[in-house]
Amino acid sequence: MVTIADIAKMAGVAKSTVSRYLNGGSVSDETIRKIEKVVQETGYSPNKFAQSLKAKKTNIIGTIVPRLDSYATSQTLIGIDEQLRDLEYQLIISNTSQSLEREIENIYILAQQKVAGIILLATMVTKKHIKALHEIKVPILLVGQENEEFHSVIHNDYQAAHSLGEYVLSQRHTRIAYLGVAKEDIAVGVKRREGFMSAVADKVDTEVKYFETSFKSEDAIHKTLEIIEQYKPSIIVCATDNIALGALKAAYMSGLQVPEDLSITGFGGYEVTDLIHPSITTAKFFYKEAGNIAAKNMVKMVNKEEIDKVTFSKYEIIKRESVDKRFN
Amino acid sequence: MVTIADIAKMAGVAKSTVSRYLNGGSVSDETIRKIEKVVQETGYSPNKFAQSLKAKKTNIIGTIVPRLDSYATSQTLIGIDEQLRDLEYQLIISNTSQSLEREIENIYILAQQKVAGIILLATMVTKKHIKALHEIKVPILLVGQENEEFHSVIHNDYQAAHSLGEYVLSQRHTRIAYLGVAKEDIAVGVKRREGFMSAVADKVDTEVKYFETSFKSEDAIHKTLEIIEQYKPSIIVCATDNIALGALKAAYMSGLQVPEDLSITGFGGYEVTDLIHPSITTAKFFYKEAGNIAAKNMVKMVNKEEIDKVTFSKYEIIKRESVDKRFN
DNA sequence: AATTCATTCGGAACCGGTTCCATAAATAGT
DNA sequence: ACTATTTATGGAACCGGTTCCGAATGAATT
Repeated sequence: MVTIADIAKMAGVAKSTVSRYLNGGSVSDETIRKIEKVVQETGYSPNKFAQSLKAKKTNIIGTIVPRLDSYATSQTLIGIDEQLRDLEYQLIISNTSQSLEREIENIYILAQQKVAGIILLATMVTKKHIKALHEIKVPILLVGQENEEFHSVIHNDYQAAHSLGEYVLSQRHTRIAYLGVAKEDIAVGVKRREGFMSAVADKVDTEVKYFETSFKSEDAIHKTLEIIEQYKPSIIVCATDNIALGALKAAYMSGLQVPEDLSITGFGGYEVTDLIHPSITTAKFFYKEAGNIAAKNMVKMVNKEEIDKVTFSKYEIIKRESVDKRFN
Repeated sequence: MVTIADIAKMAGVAKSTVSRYLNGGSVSDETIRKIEKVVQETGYSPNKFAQSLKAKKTNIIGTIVPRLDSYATSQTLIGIDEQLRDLEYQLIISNTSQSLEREIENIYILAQQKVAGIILLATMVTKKHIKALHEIKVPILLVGQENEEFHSVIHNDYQAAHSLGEYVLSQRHTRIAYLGVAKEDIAVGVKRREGFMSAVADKVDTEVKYFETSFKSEDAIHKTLEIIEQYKPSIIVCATDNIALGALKAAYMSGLQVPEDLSITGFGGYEVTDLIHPSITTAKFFYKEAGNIAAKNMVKMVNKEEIDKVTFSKYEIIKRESVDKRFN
């Protein structure tokens, strides 16, 4: 590999002069020409390690994701990647396969690699997280979950769920099942539920019952079969599109027509919800845009600019075939 | 940040001794104790850049992917990640958003970052690729596409398609539409088609017609509508599950029942194909396992061990609801 | 002509590790 | 007891950059 010293020798100048040429110091036109020529010929490119060693930092942003095989994750990553590229930063992705332990571990690993900042697609923020994130002296940005100690970009789960609740009411559903997930996940488990409940609770002639499942469609199928059997709702509001997909499958398995016999809604706006039949009504989140924002904010933080503690990304209620209007 | 020199001073020994302690040279029990203590107290961890600068290499494997939002990509990445972690290598993912240009660009960027090896989830291998991959002196492994110049892990597209063809015949379909993609993609566009054709062509009383679309479900919907209108097949064999999803949607839009009026098959084994109704018959590829293999092979290459030029990953024909047996 | 100032450049130190080499001390061999 | 080996350690060089400092040159100012 050709080094700066080689270039210097070949051009008949000192290392420092070459470095100045590369980084824009004062160099005479003639020397510029000489060095330029040699650089061209050799295809020289500086050693990143030597640079980082001296500079004590990199232009790499680390992003920690709980899983790779999720629509939300992919879209967010695409958004981050897109934007970081524009800002001339490099993205490195670190997958934790849903292990909180590994999440902590990866925080330290990234810090050790001297990334300029860390974006964490969080599912929950534990005390260990807080400790780790404070210990390393690296800018942190949470995506998807809010925490008072850190900056974050979050989806407006509460508002979206509230809007969805209003829509469900407008379709005259009066026997509602809400199929959510555990409260450890504040955004999905708590905010969505609360937002939805804030819209539908205490309405006259309206009954809402809460059920709980996991993020797996498989579990959602079984739970939905139970719900249909025991509660016979006119609509099932699911906390994610994957759960909605499971609910839809369960409806078929029970011989129910969607939406005639049972309406179903989801959260997320996964592409597939529009591709299947019936297409699913859902609260769409703009994950890619959220990724864009996250990347921009992160770079601002790296450059020590001020940013809002919390930035909300947009959402939209997409009305499709899986919800019917009732006239009873 | 605490450096090896700090540790040395605090322990009252030389830098070289600390380095030897860390990397296993000969150090007396007493000095070990002294250094150990200081390392514990300070929480020292070596500077990666300084190490890499000296070693002129890293333990990072770069993986270039055409897109993040695909089942095949995610699963493969999960497989690679899983395995590399076990082998104590670090994975960095580089997304090209389906731009071939960026693919080339990223090859150079990764090389510049001195990754130990590059895994390329290829869609097509152009001359520019070959040039770039030869220029950088880094071990290369292709996944998903075969090329005589490089090592690769590929899905057995031809065989899988052949098996699927046999299955389709066994269900007595005699008017078959094959909906493929352009031949630039050797694996998906050519191998699958050839494999399928090898099973069904020249059968008496069997007609097969080839149609072409893109990887987008949206395009598949339109193409399928045409096919239904013009060709009226009893089955549409789609080159990917996404295309099959589009075909399914088009069937509904045309008022056809699947599988009663029209059967549909896909390729891939995406999770969602089992989750929807009707579930889709598909040639499932084991992407995660392929990722595992790729990671293992890559590490072997890095260590200059011999590996097979081409490794095939497994497949399985999964028979589900979307294909009906004909009795006419 | 003498002084000042800006421009250009080389030399050396530094970033934080690893490794080679020489030396000293400890152990073994006869 | 004396030489031959090991083992333990420190010093220095090196990896490939950046940056500080001071010297040389030449133009501008008086």
